Amino acid sequence: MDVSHLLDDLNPAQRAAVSAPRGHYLVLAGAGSGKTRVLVHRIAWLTEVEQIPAHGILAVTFTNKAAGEMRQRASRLVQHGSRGMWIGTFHGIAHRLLRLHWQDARLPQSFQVIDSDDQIRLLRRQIKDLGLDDKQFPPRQAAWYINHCKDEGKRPAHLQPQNPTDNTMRDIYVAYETACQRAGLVDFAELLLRSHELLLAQPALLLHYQQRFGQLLVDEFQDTNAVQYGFLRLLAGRTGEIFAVGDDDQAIYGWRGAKVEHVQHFLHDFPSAHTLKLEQNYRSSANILAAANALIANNPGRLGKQLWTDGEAGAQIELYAAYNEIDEARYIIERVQQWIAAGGRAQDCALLYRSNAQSRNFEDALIQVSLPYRVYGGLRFFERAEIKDTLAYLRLLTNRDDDAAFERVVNTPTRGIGERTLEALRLRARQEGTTLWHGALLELTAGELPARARNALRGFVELIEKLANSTRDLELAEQIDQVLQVSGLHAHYAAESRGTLEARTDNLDELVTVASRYVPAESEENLPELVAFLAYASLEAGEGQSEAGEDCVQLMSLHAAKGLEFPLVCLVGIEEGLFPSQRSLDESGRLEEERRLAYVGITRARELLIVSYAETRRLHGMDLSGRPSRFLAEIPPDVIREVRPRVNTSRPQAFTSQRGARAQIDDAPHGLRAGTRVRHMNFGEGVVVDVEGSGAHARVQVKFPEAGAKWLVLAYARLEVVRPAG
DNA sequence: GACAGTCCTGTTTTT
DNA sequence: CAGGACTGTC
Repeated sequence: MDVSHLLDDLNPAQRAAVSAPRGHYLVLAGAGSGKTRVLVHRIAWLTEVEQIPAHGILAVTFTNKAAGEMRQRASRLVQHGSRGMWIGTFHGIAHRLLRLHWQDARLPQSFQVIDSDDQIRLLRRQIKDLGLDDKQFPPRQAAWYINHCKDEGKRPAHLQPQNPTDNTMRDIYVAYETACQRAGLVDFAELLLRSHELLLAQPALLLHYQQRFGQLLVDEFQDTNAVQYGFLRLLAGRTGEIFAVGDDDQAIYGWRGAKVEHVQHFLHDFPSAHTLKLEQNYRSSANILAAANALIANNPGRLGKQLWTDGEAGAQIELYAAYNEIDEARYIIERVQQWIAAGGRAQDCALLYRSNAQSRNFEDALIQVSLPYRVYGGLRFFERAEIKDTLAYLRLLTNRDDDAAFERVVNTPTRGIGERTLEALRLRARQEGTTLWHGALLELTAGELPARARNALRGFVELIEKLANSTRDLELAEQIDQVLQVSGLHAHYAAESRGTLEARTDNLDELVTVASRYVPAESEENLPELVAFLAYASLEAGEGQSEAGEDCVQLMSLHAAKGLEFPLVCLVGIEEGLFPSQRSLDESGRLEEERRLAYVGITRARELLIVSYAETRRLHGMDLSGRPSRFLAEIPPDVIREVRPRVNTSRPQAFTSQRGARAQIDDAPHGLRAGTRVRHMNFGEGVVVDVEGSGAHARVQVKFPEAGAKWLVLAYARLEVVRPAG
């Protein structure tokens, strides 16, 4: 058999992984080492050489994008095509299972997937209904708590509240669960947990899938949470073989339940598993790689992997110490312009930041020089209010019990159903243990609503029924159009956006277009089209703006950049407190994750990496002076080049000082910085550990041997310098 | 029910 | 500072 097309252009390590004999494998694949390639080639190898039928293969990823890419590449590479394989995200696959076995999963056939926004709204409702103060129990926090529990595989019954707060949280969890179950709603974490429980509770079903999927392939294995790992393990059973690809150095989702430890668990749970490493990097210049390697070496407990390249050293990393965030943006954009002037393309430049809020200054600067750009990670198409309103109508058409949808549109556009009518409805529904829709029907037949409210409510109920009837046999796009017209939503948004730049009606039109082009995925071919479309909308919220193929500078968070690469990467805002973020400094273990995030950022760059920080940054309306990130000091000096020489200081000192440059632009008032020894009349002698703000707001944190660390406002504290720092 | 004024709070994000 | 949530008035 000729398998050369599967192995030809692979390096020895990649080849070894792709053509390994059947069994369990853990492939530790460094950044830029061709891991997706190996995964796809492995799929092809399994089908062509090991004669595994397509339907025996299950491949999971974390993002729709990755899944789409894998699907596409697999269908091209595999001779007999990829039809029959299950390739998708964990959530997508879980959804598929639940759709196929909705009865066994104790779900209504028309169950709907809700996104985090719906989840929070629903929770707000539950918290109110429990008579709790939503200041004390913010819906966001409750959502976080519940998702966290579900990620760990915990139902309320598994929890042992230690204190009143935990107890209340559990109550909220219970109430939320009941509400979801009644309304036929499933949130993202629930998809995973529910399908895991489904397999656990139905041995016959489990056996069926275990026998079917003899080969399980997992991408980004380091990002699996407990339920996902449990799911994999369960599905593998005694016979299934797992091919897991991951990189412990790129584990950046610990904060949402992912556990790198699963890599170790895997080796423990599958003792026959072999570990393979892909360490040759094809992406970055040697200098960039050296920086990444040196940085990540500071993390303890790594599985051990050293990326290397036989490529050229390349340009040194540029470091720019900006005066403030405006200067930073100005400089970075200037460099981007230079790159383009030298023949580069705008789309080859990426600006990466720790938090999305940082994009603004760069956007301003880009607008000023009229460079086209694109910001990733804002509100996505299916998350827009007008789109969600429309979808809520559609949801009600498929499932009247969908309380979240009901609440959303019962009075949108306004039709005279006010808060007190709604309150009566909710009360009725709660008393009867039923849904709002049902409550409304009861209220209409037997209620004591004032005539006006009653008529308004009847109007709504009739509207939904009428729409359900009139759209039954229409094409999806026509259904949506019909809903938009008859419900008055289109007119509502047309009236609202008159005179505004915001083109909400354009989005509504776009929704109709999207629907007209919608083709259900292979896995959803058997579903009613509308149900499939709604699931698609929730699971794949769509990219931000329209897919402009334009040549744009790319702006995104570091998290969003994972898996991507760019010739020029600008890593901005590299300041203590910002990156690593303040909150990561407070919790143990988080700093390592921040470092991995930095590692991810650095390894996105192919040719040139520019890093920058601002000595002063306006944040939340206050000027803060920041110190350069500790991560900078972890990069070997010889691969980095400071672009603007600092006033009278050499580099290592420049990293801990903000005095030189600051003196030029503002008051450089107190001369205090980290390391300065000061005396306080009450606390005695101490060492400055942090400086914040300027002028009248300036504060310093001083560590005193007796009193501990204190924040002192300079204007009041009358500190005396004992010995300057450095 | 619409609108204006006030309060408050600000990571990362996919699904 | 700025966007969102909430309150109070007409």
